[in-house]
Amino acid sequence: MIERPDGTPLPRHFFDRPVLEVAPDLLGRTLVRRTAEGTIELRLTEVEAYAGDIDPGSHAFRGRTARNDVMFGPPGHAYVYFTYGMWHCLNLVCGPVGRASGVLLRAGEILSGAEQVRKRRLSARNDKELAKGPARLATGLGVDRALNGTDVCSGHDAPLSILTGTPPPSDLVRNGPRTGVGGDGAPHPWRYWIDGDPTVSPYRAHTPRRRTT
DNA sequence: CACGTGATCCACT
DNA sequence: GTGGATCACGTGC
Repeated sequence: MIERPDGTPLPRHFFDRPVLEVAPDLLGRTLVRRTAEGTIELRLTEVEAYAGDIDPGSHAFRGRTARNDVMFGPPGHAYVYFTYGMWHCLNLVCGPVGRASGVLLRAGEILSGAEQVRKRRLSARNDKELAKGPARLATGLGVDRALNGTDVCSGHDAPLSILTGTPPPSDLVRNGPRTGVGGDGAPHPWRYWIDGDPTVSPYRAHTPRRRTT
């Protein structure tokens, strides 16, 4: 048998570690999305860690609700949420169970299946923008709440899975403040990216929305 | 390039 | 009723 060039599926124990270990370790890994139209492979270039019940920036900080329920479950599952009235974002739940931590997948490079992704990302001016930002990534891969709770460690035919890929040399891994996170969660430098990669999204500070009254 | 703002739903308070 | 782990587009330098 010929091993796939992108490697083998990451086992569940990969995700059953503290989120600050898992997040940087996801860089360079290959996210696989299988749809009726075919397979998309994406090399992760930017992620953010959310440390659950101890992290004011996390959806799980104020306790378990219907929306964040998946974060309180076992690691290696997808947490997909809907925000700003039109976008979805994709996270991977990390351990330990009950901590409700997760990694937001913020950006990546499309390795295969770009034709399928371009159809969903008509506003992208070039292929570097196809998954440059968390909502763009989810949109391009056709990820919505139907995939919330999906096991990403369940094998070759799953709608979502992660392969070992090729992690970058450690000196290219950078970290800094999380994008769009304000309040007490803002200071944490828990955004990780591959230095110099053109698919990494630009940093934006948190901007409180003006009232519409 | 930096900045400001409208779009458009839904979970939570 | 409020505001968000965002994006796209317009304006102005």
